[in-house]
Amino acid sequence: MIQYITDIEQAIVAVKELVFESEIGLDIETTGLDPILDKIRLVQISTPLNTYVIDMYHVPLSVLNPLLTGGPIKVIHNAKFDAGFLYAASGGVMAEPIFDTMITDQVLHHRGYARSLKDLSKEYLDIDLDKGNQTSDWGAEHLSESQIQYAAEDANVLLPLKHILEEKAVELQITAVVSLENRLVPAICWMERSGVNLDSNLWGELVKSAEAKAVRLKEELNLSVAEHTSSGLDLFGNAAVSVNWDSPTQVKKLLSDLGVKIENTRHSTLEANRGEHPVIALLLDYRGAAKKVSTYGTDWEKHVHPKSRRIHANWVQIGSATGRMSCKNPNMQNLPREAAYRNCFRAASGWVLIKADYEQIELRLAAEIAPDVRMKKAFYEGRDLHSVTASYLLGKPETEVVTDSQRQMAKAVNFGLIFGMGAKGLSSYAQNNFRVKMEEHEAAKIRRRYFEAYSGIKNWHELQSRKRETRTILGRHRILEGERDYTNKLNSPIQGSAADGLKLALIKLWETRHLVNAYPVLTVHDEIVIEAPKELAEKAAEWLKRCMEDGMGEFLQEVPVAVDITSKESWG
DNA sequence: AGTCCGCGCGCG
DNA sequence: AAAGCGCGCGCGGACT
Repeated sequence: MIQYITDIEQAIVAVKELVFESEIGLDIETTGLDPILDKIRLVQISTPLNTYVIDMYHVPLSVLNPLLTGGPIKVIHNAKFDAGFLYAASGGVMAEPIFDTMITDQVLHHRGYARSLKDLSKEYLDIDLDKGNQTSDWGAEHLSESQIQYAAEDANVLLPLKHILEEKAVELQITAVVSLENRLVPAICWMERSGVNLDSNLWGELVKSAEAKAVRLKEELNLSVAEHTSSGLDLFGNAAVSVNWDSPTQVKKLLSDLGVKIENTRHSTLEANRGEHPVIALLLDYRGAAKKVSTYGTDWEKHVHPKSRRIHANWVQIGSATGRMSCKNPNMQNLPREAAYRNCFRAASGWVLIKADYEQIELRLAAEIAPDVRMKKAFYEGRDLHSVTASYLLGKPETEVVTDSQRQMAKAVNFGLIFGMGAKGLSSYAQNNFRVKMEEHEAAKIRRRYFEAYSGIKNWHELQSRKRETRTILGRHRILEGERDYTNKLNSPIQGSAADGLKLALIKLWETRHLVNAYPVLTVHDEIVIEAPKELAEKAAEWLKRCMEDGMGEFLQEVPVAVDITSKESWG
């Protein structure tokens, strides 16, 4: 039975009954997608027998408080949206606990994308939801019969869906991951609502200098080409070159005309041919500046919210097939590492940003998961794994000091070989990422020595290659059946376990937030940044460190978790 | 005008 | 025997 509630007395009666339910379906309709600017029009709540459609233009949100925090489990599809709206509109009341049908389905099918409520209803319940009213005018004074009907139908499928998803989770032995992801939703709402402050003046300076640099380098490129071709200079003394330097197709063609035939124009290829023509070095410089201008240019600032004046990025809780999060509009996870860029992200005045990251977390996880006794030993003795690896590869005693370049070489080896890189790949990887020259036969030799030193890793590779499904330590799965998926079979459980640990850290922050007046503002795979009042900086740093150690610590038992932490007014 | 894809590159 | 992995975004170019 559908009950359309348009006054406060009816709402209070409904809430009094609903608090005794163990779980309720919950959905909202809003006038738009922005929780800061837009309004909640309807809150639909379903039980096995009834559906309440509450008109929030006539009922104050606080009436629902007894239902939101504590009380029944809120079953929601894409709960970040609904809980985020309720959180913003109520000034800090979080819907909790949550069972998110979208996130749960994603854990089950383990791909990096989410599915709609319509798709789930069709597949699991054989119900065709009519989404015709989804984008109708929810701000209208009088809602139509079909709008109310639509709103109710959406809420009605949630409880049946939950039960089916839960059964499947048990069958797949994946309930721990489902529980982790559902507990995480409030923390993500919290972080997204917090946002982060951008110093637009500093950013503007960076944009200006990148733009000037790009213009200058483009001129130099054109001049350089003019010198080396018959095109020469035009009547005005300008280079008569009409190549678009942002077009790989045109650049490749031009270089070919200049006698440099290359497969592609990516950085490593150009770098390898740097000596072939003076234009190549200029092009590499231009590419650097052009990237700054295009991806980190003036458009980027448009993400500052007009009302909060902060950046509220869109955090995608399961953003990859391994279980990592992703981030968009804007992507806070691929900002240049240069201090100049990261310093643009500043705490509010009187506050600080505290940045903490896990040290070599994937290697630590690999050591434990494989397991590899020698690698584990290096970690629990607190030694530097890259130096240890260098010693083994060079046949030196562990106590002897290795040079910096030897350590660089070993770093490339550790990162590459653990995840199944071949000799050819290792040699170019070392060159491109660590500026270490390594011939292919040399790489092959290093590879052999590496697996002699770390036989646990070698055995683990063989074990993984025979699997058709990988699991993180918590149990997050990914189906990888092909021979071609070899390297994914190595990477997924490691990358995924690191993601699980970081997610648990975020959960712990949320669930112990009463300890410190602070909140997370961003996270980058092995790093969490929080904002805290300056006078609480030390306390907040300890809190963050503890949550991160405890979170990852549930998965890393035999190898210590190391968290590096710094506190400044900016992120840099 | 809008849509889609490959390339290239920023980050972990 | 051989095989690094995971994202989002801006651009050019081809297509409708």
